[in-house]
Amino acid sequence: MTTEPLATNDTELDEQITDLLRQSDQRFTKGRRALVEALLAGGRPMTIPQVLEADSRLAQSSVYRNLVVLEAAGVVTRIVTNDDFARYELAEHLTHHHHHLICSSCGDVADFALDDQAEAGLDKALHKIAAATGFTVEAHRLDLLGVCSDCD
Amino acid sequence: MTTEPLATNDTELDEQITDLLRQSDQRFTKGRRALVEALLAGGRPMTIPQVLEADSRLAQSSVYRNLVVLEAAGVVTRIVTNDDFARYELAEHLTHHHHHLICSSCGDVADFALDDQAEAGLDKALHKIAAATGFTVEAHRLDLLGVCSDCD
DNA sequence: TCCGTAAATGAGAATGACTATCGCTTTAGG
DNA sequence: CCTAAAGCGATAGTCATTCTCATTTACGGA
Repeated sequence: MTTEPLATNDTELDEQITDLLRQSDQRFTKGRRALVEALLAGGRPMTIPQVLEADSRLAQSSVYRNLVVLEAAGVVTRIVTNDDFARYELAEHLTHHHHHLICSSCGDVADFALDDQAEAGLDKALHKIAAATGFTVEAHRLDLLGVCSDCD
Repeated sequence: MTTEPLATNDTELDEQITDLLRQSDQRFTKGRRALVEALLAGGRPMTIPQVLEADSRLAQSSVYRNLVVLEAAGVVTRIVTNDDFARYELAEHLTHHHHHLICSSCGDVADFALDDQAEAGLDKALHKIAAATGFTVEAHRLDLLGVCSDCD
């Protein structure tokens, strides 16, 4: 495991994550760095088995534990579909706002983004809802459910 | 957030469910009827423990098994949040299209609906996405994430 | 640079939501 | 009323995830 930044041109991301972790009194350790790299390289929400396969140096128990830490710090987001495994990806504020295409057959997840106009319209409608409920709204989540090309 | 059942009286609903089950070679038995009634009475997505508490005559193993059957028949929908329990509610086509307010603290779920215009705009945007992907889109799911008044 | 202390790690055990099993009970339908 | 198939429910099993704890690592002061 290396102590170097995540990627030569990603020092900024590295610093952001270090910062987020520090705010939770946590360190950006080698293991956590390797974990984040695996998620970055994956480019899509990944299950723990997928992470372990992507980087065999990682211990299962540490991955589980560190994903909890990273989620609490706001570095990663946990995605639950209908299959047996939770999936993780970098948090939106470290990447960009997007949504998910979820395959109801195999549980696999891919990302997609709405065009700005649709996103703005959605946001406006949701703010109206928010105002009418006792909920303190933090975020919205929009998923498309269907069958991926592999399963079709 | 209470959403009255659509223009379906109970007899009609009963027949619809009987029909859906028959299409899966299943019967609408007493236990399944009691289960559906509990979900109806709850008026919101319920966990298995909540169902069992609502009707103590129900056996845990039967509730688990019957929810699988009812979901396969399209009578109920399974909702997964971040807490430890799956939740179930009557399928949308037996009630009406709606979305969920999910409390990120306790995992509780309430229903809400978007106004027609916002829903239509969303639908239009999603169809554009669908056309551009290999996914066969079956449905969409929109959740608001936040903190409910109880947890605030 | 060298310590002392506290945090992090990782292998394995424990937890608990959910599923499978299987003998008993109920129901449909002749 | 019979009978065969479907449903039931108590309990055992499964497996993703969490917990435990002895060992290792790393920050910060001297």
